[in-house]
Parts: sequence; C-alpha cells; structure tokens
Amino acid sequence: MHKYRSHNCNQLTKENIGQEVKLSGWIHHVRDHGGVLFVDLRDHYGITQVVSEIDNIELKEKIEKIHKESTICVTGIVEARPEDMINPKLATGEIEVVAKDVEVLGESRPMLPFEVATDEHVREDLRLQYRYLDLRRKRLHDNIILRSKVIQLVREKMLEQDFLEMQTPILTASSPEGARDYLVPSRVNPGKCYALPQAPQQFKQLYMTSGFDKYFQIAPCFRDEDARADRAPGEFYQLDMEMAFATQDDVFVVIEKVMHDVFVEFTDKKVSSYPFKRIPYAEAMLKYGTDKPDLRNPLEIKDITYVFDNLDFKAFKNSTVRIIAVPDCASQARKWFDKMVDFATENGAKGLAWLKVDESMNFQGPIAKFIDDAGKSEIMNVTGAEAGYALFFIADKKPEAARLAGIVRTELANRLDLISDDLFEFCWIVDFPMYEYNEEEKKIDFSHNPFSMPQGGMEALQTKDPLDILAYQYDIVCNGVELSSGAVRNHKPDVMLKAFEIAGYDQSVVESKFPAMFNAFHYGAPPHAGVAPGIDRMVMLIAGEPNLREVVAFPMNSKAQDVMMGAPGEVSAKQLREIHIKFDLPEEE
RNA sequence: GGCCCGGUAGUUCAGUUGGUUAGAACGCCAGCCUGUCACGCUGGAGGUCGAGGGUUCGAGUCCCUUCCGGGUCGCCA
Repeated sequence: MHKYRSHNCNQLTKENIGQEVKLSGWIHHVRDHGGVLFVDLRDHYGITQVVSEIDNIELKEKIEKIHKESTICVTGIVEARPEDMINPKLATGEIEVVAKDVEVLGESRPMLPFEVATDEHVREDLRLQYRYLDLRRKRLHDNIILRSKVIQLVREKMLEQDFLEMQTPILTASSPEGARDYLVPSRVNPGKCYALPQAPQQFKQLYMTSGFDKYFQIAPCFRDEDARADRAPGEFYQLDMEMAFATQDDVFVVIEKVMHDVFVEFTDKKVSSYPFKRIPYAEAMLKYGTDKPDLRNPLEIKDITYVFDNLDFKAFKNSTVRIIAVPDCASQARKWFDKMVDFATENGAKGLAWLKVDESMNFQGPIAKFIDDAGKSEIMNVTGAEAGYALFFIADKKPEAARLAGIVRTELANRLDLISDDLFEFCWIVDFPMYEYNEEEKKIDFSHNPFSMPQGGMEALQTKDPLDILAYQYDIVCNGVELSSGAVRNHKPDVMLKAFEIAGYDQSVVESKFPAMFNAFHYGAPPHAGVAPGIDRMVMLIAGEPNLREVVAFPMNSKAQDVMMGAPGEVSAKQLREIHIKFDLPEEE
C-alpha cells in the first residue's frame, strides 16, 4: 500500500465497503461524543468522515489531542453508514472509515489565526498574511482550481485555432509610453536598468515580423500603478495574442470563440452568442456614457440637445442635453428623486432635472413648464416614453454630459434593480479615435495605442483633421468590465512616422524609443493585429467575485506589498553595492 | 497625494444621550456525553477598546494629531 494513501478524501463509496484503506489529509472538524468520535478528514478533493470507536480508547485519546488543521494519515476499514445517517452533502456521505491507526504527519498550532472550516468573513490583511490557511478554505480553494481550469481551456481553444504558445523576455527594455515600469538594475552594466514588461506588446509584433503566423501566451505583465478592486498592483496575467495577415474581424472571430466557450463551460449563466455586438466608440459614449457599457442594463441615453435649442430654458441653453427614460418609475416618492439628484450632484453634475409622465401623458415635475407641446411630443417620440415613465435630464458640456449620463444610467439601474444577474453580455467597442486633444498641454495626443493603424492609412493622416481620424483599435467588454484592448497594428514605417509627427514626435523620437520595431518594419512586416484579454478579470467574472484578490493565489495588498513574504523588503548593503545602487530617501519629518 | 468607510477578546461583531467590573457568538482550555456531520451540555481562561494628546469628576463613546486596512479619484498609452 502507498505510504500515505490508498484513496483521496472524495473517493470512497459503497463499492469500497469492507476494504482496508489509507487516507491522508487535514483535520477539518472533530465531533467528540465521548464514546464515539468523528473526524472530518479533508484534502484537496473532498471530505471523508473518520470514526474512532469506544473499543479503541487508546486511539480515541490520541486523536483528541491532535489540533484542528493538523495533517494526519488514517488507516481503517470502510464501513456503510447506518441508513438514516447518510450525509447527502458529501460525495463520501454513504460511508465512513473506522480508524485502526492514526499517524500525525504535520502538527498545527492549537489556535488558528482564523477558522478554516467556516466561510466566515475575515479581515483581508490577516487572510493575506496567512494565505496558505486562507487557500485551504473552500471558496478560495475552488476559485484557484477554477482559474487553473479556465487557463487550461483558454490554452486548448487557442491551440485548436492553430496558435502557438511562445515565450517573451521578462527582463527587457523600459518602454517610454504607458504605465510606470518596474526597473531591475543591471550588475554587469553599471547605471543601466532592465524593465519588466508592461505587456509583451513589442515582442509579439516582432514575432509576426519574424514570420510566425499566430502567437499566444498566458503572459505575466508588470505595471507599477496603484491598485483597484479589479486592478492588481504589480503583476497580472493576459491572454496575449497576435496574428499575421489579419484584420480586426479575424481577431474578433478567434477571441469570440474562446470567450464564449470558456464562459459557457464554467458558468450556468446565459452567455452572448457570437458574433458579439460591435458598438462604435461614439455610439457607446452617446447611448451608455462610457466606453465599457454594461449591456445588461436596459436603459439607454438619448441626445435631445436640439429640442432645447428651440425652448426658452436658460439652464439648458448652450449645453449638450441627454435624457434617460425609465419605465415604471413615476410611482417613486419625491424623496427617491431627491436622492437621485443628490447622487448626480455628488458626482459633479450641476443638477439632475426630472419629469414624470402621468396617466394622461402629461409631464409632471419641476421643469415641465419649460417644455412646450412640440418639445414634449419630440421627447416622447425619441425616448418611446409612455405613462408611468420618469425622465431624467443631464445638461453640460458634451464630454461631461456623456460621462454624467453614464453614471446616472448605471445608478438608476442599480437602484431599480434592473440588471439581471444571470447574463454575460459581451460586446466589442470599435472605431476609437486615433487622437484626442490634451487640454492641459494644449496639444494633440494619441488617445490609445500609438502603434494602432489609423483607419484610412496615410491618406487619412495627411488629409483629415486628426481629431476626426479613427483607429483600428478595439476593446472587448463584458458586463461593464473592460477585458482588453487590442488593435490592428501600424506596420508601415512611413505611416508610423506621420502618426507620431501629428502627436508632436519627430523621427528621432520614434527611432530612439522603439528601435526594434521601427527597424524591423523596414524589412517587410506583415499586416498584423491582436488583443490581450485579462485572465484575472475573466476568472473574476466567471467566479462572480467582486475583487481580483479572490482569484489570485498569492496577491499583494493594495499598497503593493506581500505581507506573507515580506516583499518588497530590504536587501543587504553587499547586494546594493553589486548593482551600484544607493538609496536617496526623503528625509523623515 | 485628495475624498469616503473601517480598526473593541484568537476570529466575527454589539456596545444607547459620556457613567458600576467592556458583552455575545465562534474558537481555545477543562469536564460530561456511543451516531454526529455548524453535535449537545457544564465550567474556565482570554481585552494597552490601533497609537498619542486633549475636554471632563468620569472617555470604547466627544475633539485634535497620527498609524494601519479597504474602496474610490488622480494614475493605469
């Protein structure tokens, strides 16, 4: 027999009755009845009840002394449970193992920092400090198993579509664009640093230029930026992919299949069938007030600026006016509307006007008197409002009106419970603008990825107003969560130079900041496109967890510290000397 | 860096207008119990109320400062 076990703790059934077996695991729970004692023995797979009977008093006393969460090895005989003692909650609930001998393998301290066997809420810093105990708890343990299975299926789905999994360097060059880099000083090159990649962006493009056709990688990415509930500090994983001789639609087809199949496999919720909805950026900003809309929310924003151009209502004059029509809402109390107004103003709105549509289809409310019959019928027409609707008006400068309408739309849906919890609604946001105006620096900037191909190519760059140029740049969004950005890349050096020139960077900047790609593209680059959905966010959505740390085995806290390992930590003076580093710390007050 | 929420027993929490010796549940320790599966019953130990200062006859409670954790804005091409 195996030294530690003949079966795992989720395995034994009626078939095994009468057999001598060996089980190893953790003491999950003990129920001592004096004459008889029950141990729930837990391993990765499940739980099996072990019984110690009164006729073996020595053994029972031995077990009584072992603390919970110790690991033990039990030898015993599988017996049927009495008919009325079957536990339907356990896969092994029909049997129990009557212990003949117990060996302690790893002893636990008597007091645990928190209970492992319950799902009671525990302070997060404590959970992170004792992550190995936290990971024993069912919810987190199951999440990590789920994560592994999701990654495995993602990999299979990519391989099925003829992608090759290929590695890219972890120690690489600092990239001047984007987030802050994590830097690694070089010992053999004094005064110089590697950077950890924010994404394998340039390498995957170089793979394409090197003649590989379809690349993917479950890639670690490193960014030195502050954390959020859905944004890990330090490191995270992406399904990074790129394909040669490919269009935007080619990328969509590949990723839609992966996303759809993975979500269908691991949830019982309804998943958007593909092709996923494609929504131009401008339309998303109008209808949803955001570029990551939650399509489970049935409310839509409409523009009615032109209606108020003809009305004498000073508060809305010279503003962009957006409206949200909400069915079955007119019956809400005055106080409810006041709270919505408070919400809007707390988020920066100058106000939030509202009206109710009454039974005789008349407007009731503070601003009703400013809207004439023509205006009223246009509003009813545009919104499709009927009796019982409430109408909410947001007026501001255009970008601000869009933003505010977006957060009001979300808040209305939340307060009225309009968002169905059993759906995964995917969409692509497409046609992002290539450039945006930077108000602070009074100049034109890239709005997203500077390596995206402008729609219309060189001709568009030469002839159009830069702010009107769209890019082959896209995001994939699910339930209001941005899973990824992607783009058709700009693989032509002359177009790249022109694109950078418009943003105020001359040739020397491109040559010095992105030498590898810029040079490589002079030797015949294929048109190529890709995307990189975040693995952690996918698992978070599938698991229904509100926080990324619940799907990462060993996450850092929000200050980018690993309190269990003591990272970041101090290093020896010798280590620092070898890499030519001296700290210049701010003076303590 | 700004704003919001939190910090009371090992853990999760309660603690009223400031007022006796700061409570409960779980856990821990001891005892009882032959069928439980969140076993049950009896008893016990366990607290710098995050820290410092102030107001007061009296502070877990009010005020100020500060530390720690989480969320969010900035930031994340």
